[in-house]
Amino acid sequence: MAIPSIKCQNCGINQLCLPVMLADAEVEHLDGIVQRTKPLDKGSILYRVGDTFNAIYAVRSGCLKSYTISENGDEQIIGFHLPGEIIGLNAIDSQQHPSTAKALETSTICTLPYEDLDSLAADMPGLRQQLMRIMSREILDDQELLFLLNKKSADERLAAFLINLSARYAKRGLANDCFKLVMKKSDIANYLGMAIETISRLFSRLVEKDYITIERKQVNIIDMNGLSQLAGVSCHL
Amino acid sequence: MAIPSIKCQNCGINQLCLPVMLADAEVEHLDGIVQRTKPLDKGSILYRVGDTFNAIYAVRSGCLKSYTISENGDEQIIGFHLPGEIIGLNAIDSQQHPSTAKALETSTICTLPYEDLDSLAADMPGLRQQLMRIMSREILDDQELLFLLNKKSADERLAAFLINLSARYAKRGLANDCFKLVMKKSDIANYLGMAIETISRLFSRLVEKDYITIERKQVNIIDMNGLSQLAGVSCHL
DNA sequence: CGATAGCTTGAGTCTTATCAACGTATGTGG
DNA sequence: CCACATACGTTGATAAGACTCAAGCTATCG
Repeated sequence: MAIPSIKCQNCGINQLCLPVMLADAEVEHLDGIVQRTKPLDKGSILYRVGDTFNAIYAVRSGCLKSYTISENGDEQIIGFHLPGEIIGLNAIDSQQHPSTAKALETSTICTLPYEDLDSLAADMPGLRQQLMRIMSREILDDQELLFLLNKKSADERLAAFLINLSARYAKRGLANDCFKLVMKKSDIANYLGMAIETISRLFSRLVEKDYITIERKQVNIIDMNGLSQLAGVSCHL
Repeated sequence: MAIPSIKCQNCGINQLCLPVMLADAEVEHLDGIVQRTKPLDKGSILYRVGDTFNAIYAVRSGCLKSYTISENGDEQIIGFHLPGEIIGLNAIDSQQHPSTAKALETSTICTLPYEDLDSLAADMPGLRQQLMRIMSREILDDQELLFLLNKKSADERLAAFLINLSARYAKRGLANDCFKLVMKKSDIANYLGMAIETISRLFSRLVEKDYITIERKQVNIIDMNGLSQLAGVSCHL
């Protein structure tokens, strides 16, 4: 079920997505290959570990998490994906999805068939370069996360996580000091490699020290400087 | 100083590198843009954090490490690079190298000027696709490392590290059970997010339990199955 | 041969995980 | 609409794994 009114040309987040470096005519071409389907309900799955790779996906609205599942059954969350972000890139090499992507809330997705995208890339230097930049960025983000997990204490990790979310919301024109955690605390714990109990205690401590307030899942950052400092200033996660 | 006798066409590791999907004539074109300079001595630096991005690099022989440096000065090793691997991909987005690459032993490097590569990619679908696969693979590798650091104990991490090295040597036609650690133990510790002392103790334990022997930097894996099991079988690091 | 960097081993400590119990949402069926 | 079931989150007590500090040992290289 296509939704004709939405096009890359008038999409609010096209400057975070693939069209960044493209001329109007080029965006038109890109738009031509995009498949838009009805929104994904909370909890439903975009692709699963082992699925054949056909396309990469752009998040248009909502939020997804992606995670792998180890042989002993426990899951490792790899990332949370906000509007404008491209997912499925880790499947290009093996042509099979190595991770599962699940909607954390109702989300709309643009499907970009990979073969079509590759053909377009041949003739559109801007698209080719933006693709490369997005992949490069993802490599860098993963490496920064690596650093976070390897070298930072539990407090610092959580602070960095919140600062990172804050920055990403800001980039999307939303408040940077006041947002809703769409993921469960247990997801945060999993992502940051900690026990749920530890996350719970750390949130309590952040509240106690007046860095943030938290009501249900609504987070307010009161002391952005303090929190950034705790996170390690230059850590963009 | 160009070394004329080495060409992509006759390079022993071209099937691990960029030429994988290319026809002979295409490899010729690729070879045309490659810059080969004299070997990098042990300890010398290929690029530094902050350097302007001009090219990506293929390791032809030797071994390099790449690492970032945090504001408080401590370094975080991101990876060790063996022949056939492409490095510098994390700089494409920002056009500045976010990490430093240093030779751990005498190493030869092929420089691939990025603009030239991009132009070639326009006309060579195979090259374009191989580039994407290599980046995709790197994303995946980083994510697997993430999992390792987040969910595995110290023993498991070290075992996984050794199994990973072993597999990579095997892929290059070298023995998978008998190799020299080119990096210092402190580098391994840094990479895996542990203290040097811990790494030292873990090596002792692996030897004691007859998984490996180690003489200077020469490692022999005696019980590959046992070590793999300890590492978590399906963990390719 | 001596200086230095790298590595090993031991003792004590700290951070974070685990276990357990309890509190708080959320949602379903009567 | 309430009561219950279930999932999610909090808090406390205890334990384990890995870090730090300290001392000594072993390569390596000029």
